[in-house]
Amino acid sequence: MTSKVRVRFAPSPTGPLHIGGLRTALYNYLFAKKHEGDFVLRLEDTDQNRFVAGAEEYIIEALEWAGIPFDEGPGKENGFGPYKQSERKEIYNDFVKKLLDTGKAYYAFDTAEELKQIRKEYEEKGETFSYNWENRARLNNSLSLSEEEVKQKLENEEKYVIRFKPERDEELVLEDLVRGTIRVNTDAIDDKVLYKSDGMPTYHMANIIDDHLMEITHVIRGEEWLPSLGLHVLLYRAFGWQAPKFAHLPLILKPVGKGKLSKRDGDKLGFPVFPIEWKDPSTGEVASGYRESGYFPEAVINMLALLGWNPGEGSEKEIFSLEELIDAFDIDNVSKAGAKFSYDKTLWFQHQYMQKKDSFFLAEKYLEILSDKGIEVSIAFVEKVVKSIQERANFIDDLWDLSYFFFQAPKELDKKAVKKAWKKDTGLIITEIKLLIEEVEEFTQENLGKIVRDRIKEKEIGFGKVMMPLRLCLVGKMMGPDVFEIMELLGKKETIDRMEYAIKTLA
RNA sequence: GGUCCGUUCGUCUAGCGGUUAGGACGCCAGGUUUUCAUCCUGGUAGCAGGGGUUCGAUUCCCCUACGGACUACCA
Repeated sequence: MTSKVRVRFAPSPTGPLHIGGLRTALYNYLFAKKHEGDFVLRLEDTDQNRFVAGAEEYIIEALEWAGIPFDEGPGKENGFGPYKQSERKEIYNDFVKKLLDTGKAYYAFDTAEELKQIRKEYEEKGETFSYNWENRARLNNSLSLSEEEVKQKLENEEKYVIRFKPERDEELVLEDLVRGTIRVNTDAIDDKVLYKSDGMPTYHMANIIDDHLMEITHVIRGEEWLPSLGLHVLLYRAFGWQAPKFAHLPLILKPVGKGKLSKRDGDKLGFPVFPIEWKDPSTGEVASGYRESGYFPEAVINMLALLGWNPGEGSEKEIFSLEELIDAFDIDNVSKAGAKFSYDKTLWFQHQYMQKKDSFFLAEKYLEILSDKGIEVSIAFVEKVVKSIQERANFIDDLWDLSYFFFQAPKELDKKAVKKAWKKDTGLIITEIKLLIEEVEEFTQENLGKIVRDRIKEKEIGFGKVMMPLRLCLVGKMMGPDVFEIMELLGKKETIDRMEYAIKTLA
């Protein structure tokens, strides 16, 4: 009996989607999949003035990168299309007429300039103008004008908008899946424009009609829409339709300071706020994206999922695959308060996912980077290198910085390291160790370690006096994995060469 | 200003009348690594304030404070 769950993500293609939008999409996706429903993408492009080239493609690409593609939407028709509101213009006409006929909406001829002037006057008096039950009789509309006058104006093809006329002084009891019961008086709802003078519906209008026609069962959207919930419910009622269930998600706030995270915060604060890079078509400005910064989509999704939601039941699990998220997702566990975005935590998630990556997979990626640098090595060797340093990496791009010395001998020996590790007698000590190493048959980490350690103990030299210089010879500075592991991977000849080079240079 | 929403460590959060208020990130300390990083262990730190209700409030109600959203012929 219960109808199939259908949710929609309905962004306005006026620019790139930021991570707040991506999270809204994610929660919709999780909810849909959890209930074996459909995830619909609808583009709300009713404002022709705000068209931004490439924004539509960006949104689709971002969802795909994030691994949460829509089931239905532009290019994936399923009988409910078209999915771009600009292509649905005709559909809305009939519905507005219906509202007009039943007296639930009316024509208003006030120009934008006139209203702007009135607002200004009110503001000067310290008041706020609202086009509503209090004022509409005094304004220029089909409620204040005579039938004749209205007819005349329409015949003269005067510009007009169509406004909604909310019911008077009624206490609306609204239900929100995350916030519970919300009460608003209809008198607080103003006469919102439903139809603009350019013949396009406004968001409020198109949204309700499309959600109904597309059989959307749950509207999961950002908290910024909460104030219009009353209006929307009234609209459903005016049409005689059953309203879907609503869930208003908390906002994502700036990591520092006040207010919601904005598109400009990212590069100002040194981290991306967009899933994928965005190049502004008019200014040419480039805003960085998580994808280009080397983040794994799973990490970003995991981070976003936990920003405003938790698995509940006292669970302390933090790492979730998409499947696990679907399984655990429950709209009841979405938090009410806005959440400040944390870049540190995002990095931590990325690190966790980096550790989970298969070393062969990473080796393949790393091989490409090496190849670009003109370094030709076997995948087997690269995999060994990756295994030795993977745990310290956050990104694939970190691999080189952490392991370049496996592929090229140090060009110069770090001054500070030399000062710390290379004393007067070090040359002699290292020469002795070199001689010892040259005799090693099985050149393995284990063997080398045992032999060198035994010698150190035997001669009572002190570990620091051997280990640090050895590292300096092999790496060029004080970093990297275990010295003997490096030796094994480098092989006997390269190890000896590097030792001789250092001895010669620092003599 | 008006309407609506919110408020547990610095941050993300668990808690749904009785808990030593739990976890994670960050930070600090110790350990491992005789290197750097990772990692491990430990520590630091919180119920915004005031009234009720109750035998008992972080938890329920009210007020205040603070924060947020909205207040367009933008979504």
